Amino acid sequence: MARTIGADGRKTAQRILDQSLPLIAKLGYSAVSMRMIAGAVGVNVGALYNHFPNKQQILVRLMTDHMNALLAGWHEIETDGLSPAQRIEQFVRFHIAFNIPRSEDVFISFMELRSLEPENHKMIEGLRSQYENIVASIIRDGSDAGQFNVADTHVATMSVLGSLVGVNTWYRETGRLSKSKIQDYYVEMTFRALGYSTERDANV
Amino acid sequence: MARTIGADGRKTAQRILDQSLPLIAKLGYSAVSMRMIAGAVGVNVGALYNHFPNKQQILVRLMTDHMNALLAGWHEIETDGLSPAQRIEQFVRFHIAFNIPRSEDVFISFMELRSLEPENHKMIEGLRSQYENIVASIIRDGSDAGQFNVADTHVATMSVLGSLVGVNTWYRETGRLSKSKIQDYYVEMTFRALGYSTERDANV
DNA sequence: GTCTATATGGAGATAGAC
DNA sequence: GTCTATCTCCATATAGAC
Repeated sequence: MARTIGADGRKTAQRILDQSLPLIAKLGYSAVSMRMIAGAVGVNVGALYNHFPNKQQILVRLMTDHMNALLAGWHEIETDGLSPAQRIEQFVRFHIAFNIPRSEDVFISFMELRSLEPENHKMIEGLRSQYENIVASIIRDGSDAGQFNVADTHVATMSVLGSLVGVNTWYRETGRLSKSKIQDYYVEMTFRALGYSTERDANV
Repeated sequence: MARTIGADGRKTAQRILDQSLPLIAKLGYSAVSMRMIAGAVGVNVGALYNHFPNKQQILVRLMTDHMNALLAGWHEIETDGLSPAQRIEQFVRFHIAFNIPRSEDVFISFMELRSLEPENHKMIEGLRSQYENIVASIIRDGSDAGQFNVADTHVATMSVLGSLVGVNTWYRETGRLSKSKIQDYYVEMTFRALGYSTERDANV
């Protein structure tokens, strides 16, 4: 079956999103013009407006798609019957595995919040806080069960998430450490930060 | 002594920086125009160019001033003769105390790296890595001395810094927790993450 | 040092032919 | 659905009067 000349397997709307992502991650939303996006996609500016009503909606789609995929990714993981310590370990491994190959999405979802109009901002903030709540409730459960020992659930949640979010700022594919080693180290440091003590393993 | 009408105690260049800071923090460098800055300062656009050769140099000054103040602030602290654990405690307290009242500078210095032209980017990166090295060398000293127990110095450095940097994203002046309580919690979690064990205090 | 006025270019968005 | 052409506005930066 011959392909129509000039057609791409994916739909144009998705190609627009795919091309916008690295541009916005690199230059910032304000610095990227509709002309640049059109050029990267290989269409003229006017064509973009057949797929998105305006520039803002491209950004909104990038951010919602990312946040929804993040939440859906976590919910695919089976955590029934796991202890809080096992759940936080799953979470740390999931977060690192999911975000490392998506550094541009992660960057945009954090940096470009300020470029959103108020109602869009509110919507994305809602998705973000759902993600925070995953961690908060694991920590709360662990504290209630006496498995964790933290002075303040909220501070502990923010500290754990902050250290994880930072991974994306320094991880390099070609770096010294494999993804799974990094996961191991972060699991251990998270356990320690939460006051979860087990002598399972002495060489860490 | 009467003040000249329309004059401000500070020099105009500094007023330009002071007004640019919140604008860029809120809207982003690309989204802030020279007209907006001029409006906030209370002069006409052309006047800005008597103090800065172009827009980029305003950003460069904001970022270098902040990074230099950060490094200078740390070096004012007397750490001679302190153990690695005491030094990391000083660092955690310093970082939180210094950055909380400067959330806009912190935000810009991280977010607007990509808005810098290559040579400026390199210069700011140099200042940033000096700051990272402070933490890295404390952790290395602590590991060498057997006071800390970390699997990987670099990962530990990035995790500690990541969790600290995150404080600025959630701290609110009017929040539930005082600055000194937050410092206490982070000191404790950092000690734990670094494997520094002391039973000085059981109620944390 | 600040002003007014302007040069020059690029932005987002739309209309209408194909 | 994509194109060309264009509207309107605002960007950075400069020139020259005061």
